[in-house]
Amino acid sequence: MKVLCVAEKNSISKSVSHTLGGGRVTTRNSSITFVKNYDFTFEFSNWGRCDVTMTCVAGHITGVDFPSDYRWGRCDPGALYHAPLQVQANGTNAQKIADNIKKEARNANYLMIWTDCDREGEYIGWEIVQEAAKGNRNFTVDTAFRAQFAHLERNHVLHAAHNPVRLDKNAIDAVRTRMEIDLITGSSFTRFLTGFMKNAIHYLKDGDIISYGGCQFPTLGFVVDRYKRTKRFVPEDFWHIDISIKKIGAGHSKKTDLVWERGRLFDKLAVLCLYQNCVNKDNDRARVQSLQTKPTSNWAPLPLTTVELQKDCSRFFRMSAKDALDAAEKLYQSGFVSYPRTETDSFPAAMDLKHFIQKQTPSDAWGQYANDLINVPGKFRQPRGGRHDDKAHPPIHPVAFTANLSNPTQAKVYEYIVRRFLACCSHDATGSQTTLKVKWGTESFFTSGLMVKELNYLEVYTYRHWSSSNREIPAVEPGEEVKISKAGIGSGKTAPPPKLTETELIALMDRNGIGTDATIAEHIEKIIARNYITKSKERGTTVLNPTSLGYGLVEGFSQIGFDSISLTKPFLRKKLEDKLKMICDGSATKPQVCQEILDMYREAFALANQNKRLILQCCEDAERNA
DNA sequence: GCAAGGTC
Repeated sequence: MKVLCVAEKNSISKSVSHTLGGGRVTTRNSSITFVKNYDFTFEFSNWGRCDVTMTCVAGHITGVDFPSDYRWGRCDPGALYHAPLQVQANGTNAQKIADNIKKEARNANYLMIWTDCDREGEYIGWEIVQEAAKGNRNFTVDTAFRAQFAHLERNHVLHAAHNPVRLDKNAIDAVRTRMEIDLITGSSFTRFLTGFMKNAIHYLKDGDIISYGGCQFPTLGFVVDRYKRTKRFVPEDFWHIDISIKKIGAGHSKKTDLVWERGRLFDKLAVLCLYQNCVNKDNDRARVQSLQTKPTSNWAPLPLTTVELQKDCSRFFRMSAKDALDAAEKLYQSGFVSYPRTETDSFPAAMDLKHFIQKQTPSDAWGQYANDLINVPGKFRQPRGGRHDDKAHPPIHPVAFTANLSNPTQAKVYEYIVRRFLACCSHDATGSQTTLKVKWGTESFFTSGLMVKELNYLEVYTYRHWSSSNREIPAVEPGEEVKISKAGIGSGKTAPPPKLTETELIALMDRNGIGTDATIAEHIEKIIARNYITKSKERGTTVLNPTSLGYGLVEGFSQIGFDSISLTKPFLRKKLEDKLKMICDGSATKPQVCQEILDMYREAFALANQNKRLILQCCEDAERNA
């Protein structure tokens, strides 16, 4: 018997082949350099010993598109809402990959899909079945087997090979629904906007595109939203009572500044009254309410996800999300780190983490730490686990050591991935927090100091700082009277919200379900390329601002006042995502969801058509006010 | 020429 296995990418195909083939694997090249065909034998519990060929795709093979009658310029953009759709290969490479599957399927008895175990993976599995069926009519979605695996640990992979299931048709439908909705809505609005705006706005050049996308617009919306809050901000005056105390009878002991428990008030008269009350009641004496020392800790980080990697590289190294992901991708292809696109923030219990720590011991910089982690009893700690699991990839971790990365960006990202990994296998930092609370008149004041005891993970995770405060807290007893050495009323103004950073934007997109780990960086780059936002350095930090075009579009779309949806807010994408989940669990169908979502868009499209003048006006106003 | 999602 012969089995054809197909994975989503070569790295999986290679790894699974070597696990199943027990080291006896022969490699054949295909017409695409990064797609190999691996031949070996394996004893399946269902089929006995079989000849196996394992190959791969490189993500999706096909995409949906409109037939030629509906290409740009050949029809009214509104006609796209009832256009037929066709499936076609994503270019010549995809066609070669498809042909390879067709050829390898010809004399196979069984087809086993080894794509990632997520929604897109189910759909890619369906695409693979379509290609295999062209070479072998026995293969259908109902006869294809599906290996279920979440990582590449040997026993887990063997279990997956022995216990295949079927492809999940609901998940396949859900992905197809997303594809069709994104294509129709994106293309209709993009053609519409580009069509009427390109001649009406003077700074647009021939070939400029005013695009709409279900992820692009909410991303732009976040940037505009923060910009508006910053612009509109009116500072407010506030006041607070400040006091300093001294232990009585301690000679030249230092004074200790305390913070008012109420923080600050926006009513000057009220603060004056409270202050006067205190002076009248207690004059220059206050009483210690409590002095407490509690153990505290600073938590080691969770295992690393893509979004965290991008946020941290942006924060620590001022790297763009795209540069960080590109560097991680290169490191992965070079075999230094694990797969860099993952949402999973806990390691599988069976994974041998010390094996990967061991690999880092040759390093001059962190080798000693890695060595201690393995050899000093009690140093290693099984990492805490987060609540995210994409069921497809483990957290990002180093798999091999290198000290020779000539590319500085890759070197930084590699070092970060290693330090983060060693840190999450370490104990939390510990310390103690002392808090002093004092009552003066009717008001309470406090201060606290930190004493760091053990750095633990912070020794290797040099990006985070946590140190003992040099504030001195006097040795006083509860109930003890202390002297007020200074008292007064301080004032200040509230500060505007800070400009949006890329780190914050990534976090907003992640929290609101805009894009995925692999695409968040692309959406940001896309709206920069479209001239909707700019990235600029202000006082040492990189911040994001809308252009007048981006601002005008968001303003125009929000002034149109769509009934049920806002195209510049994240809720519509969230709604689509919820509906896709319903398709997956069987509580909705593809036709229902397409109809419901596309009806909303059709309505929005009609309204936008009636309000071209308004959109242009908003863009002009934005330019004038810039 | 348009989207978003995979991956190289």
